[in-house]
Amino acid sequence: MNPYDPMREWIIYVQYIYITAIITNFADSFGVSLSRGMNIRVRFPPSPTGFCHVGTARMAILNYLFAKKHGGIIVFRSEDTDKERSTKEFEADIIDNLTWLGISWDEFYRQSERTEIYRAAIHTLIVQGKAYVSEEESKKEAGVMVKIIRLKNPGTTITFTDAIRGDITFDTTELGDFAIARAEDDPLYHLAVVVDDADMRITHVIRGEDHISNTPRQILIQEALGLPRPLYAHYPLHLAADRSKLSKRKGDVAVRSYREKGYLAPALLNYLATLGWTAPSGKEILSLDEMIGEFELADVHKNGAVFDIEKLNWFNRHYLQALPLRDFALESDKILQTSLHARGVAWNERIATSLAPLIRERIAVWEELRTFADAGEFDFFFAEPKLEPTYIAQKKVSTEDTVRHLQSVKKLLSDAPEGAYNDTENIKALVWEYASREGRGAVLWPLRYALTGQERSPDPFEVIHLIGKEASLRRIGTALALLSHI
RNA sequence: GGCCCUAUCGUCUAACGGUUAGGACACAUGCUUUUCAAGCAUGGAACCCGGGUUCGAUUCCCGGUAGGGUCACCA
Repeated sequence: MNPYDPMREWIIYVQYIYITAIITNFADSFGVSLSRGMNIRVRFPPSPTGFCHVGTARMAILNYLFAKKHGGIIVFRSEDTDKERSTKEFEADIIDNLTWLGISWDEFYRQSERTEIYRAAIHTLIVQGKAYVSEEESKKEAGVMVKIIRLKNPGTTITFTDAIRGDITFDTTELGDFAIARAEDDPLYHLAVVVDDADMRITHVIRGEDHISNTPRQILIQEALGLPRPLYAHYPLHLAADRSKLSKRKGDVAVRSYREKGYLAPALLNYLATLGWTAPSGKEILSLDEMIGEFELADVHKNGAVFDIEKLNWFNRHYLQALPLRDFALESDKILQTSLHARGVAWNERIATSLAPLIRERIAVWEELRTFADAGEFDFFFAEPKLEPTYIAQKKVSTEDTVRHLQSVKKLLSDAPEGAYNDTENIKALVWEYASREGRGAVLWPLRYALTGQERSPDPFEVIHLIGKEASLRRIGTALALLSHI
């Protein structure tokens, strides 16, 4: 008997492969059918007590990506049970700004319109002896007695699984009999959340880690009511530059203020999404569809990230560059016109529109264009610049040489036919040989300064191309006249 | 302070026991058609500390430290 039978080994190997394939297949189909039958439902539960915060936007984005990835339903739930602080204006701001970002939802509710559901739940708890009405002194007004409804806390140890962090365990005895309502028809946050999540058949609760310690309280209420437990996922909060909580004092927190400064919605969306999540592909610039395709809760980070405005600016520059030039020009014209008008500089539609490509490579955010324009940095395209005679010559170049260069360039330019001014490259060709021979800096600096009156500007050929032959020759002439007085 | 979470360049991160620790932003230098911007190239820059486990730890475990969260009649 041969102890080593190749045929037998081969059969064993084939059987092994076959069985592995069956198991893998089974697991796969099981997994797929599970997620199909799951019918995922998530929620956006902002409290309308302030303007749409970037944190609210992040919450919505993460929930949105997860839901869309799995073909789920999104519920917008306005958590306005705090009657004193909630307003319709804030609610409208949140809806408006999320929509602006490109986020949408399938169902909409307001907790203030659902008191009957909470009343029933609270009533049940009291009747079953799981909650009780407690008469105690008001914490808001000393000496005033109020009634408050508290949950009878069984004091169990609760462990829940977090999709981002794994198992988290709490001893709930220290929570005591916490308050769940001010009255049967006046629920407090935890009660309303638990009742709504169950009623709206929420399957996944994706929220900031500031809610981790709220979770055991909510599970306690769920258990008292006999409601199912959704799956939890707590993502990290983002921080200010000094790693403290991002607040109004540490920078802008309202989505609307980024919008007003001229950040583009896809840029803010992209930045906010990737601030707490990395796409498996490693891509940083992602469209909404690409993000949906790549999103997995497992890839959401565990540690808090600093909100970096520089990185946001980088994203925004990218999206600004990607804008169709026509759309860009429309907006830049608007900003330019407002600025010029405010300072009484004559408007020229043709110049403004051709200026758009030059502006586009100089700004990351619209706000920068406003700043530049208001500082008069683009005025020379529309009006004669004011020249400071001592700035005309390049450093270490004599006035005589500068005059000579400007006269030579002026002649080269005036000898050229109008047609040569149609293209920046042609204009460059007119003076390039001369400038190279005589020293580019010595020739081109005075030319550029004569045309712009600015120490910083686009190159002289671009400027000549825009303002045209006549204006260019006139400005060079002005500079020469000024130099003759030195 | 109790409880909970977290810990890689200045910042955002990759790594899933063995890598010259990778990328992006920012920064520095150089190049390109003077200036500025953009672009391109190059460069400096990190595993919080101490114990284990292991042939071997940035990676796993424990402790410390630090940061964050939360301890409402707000959400």
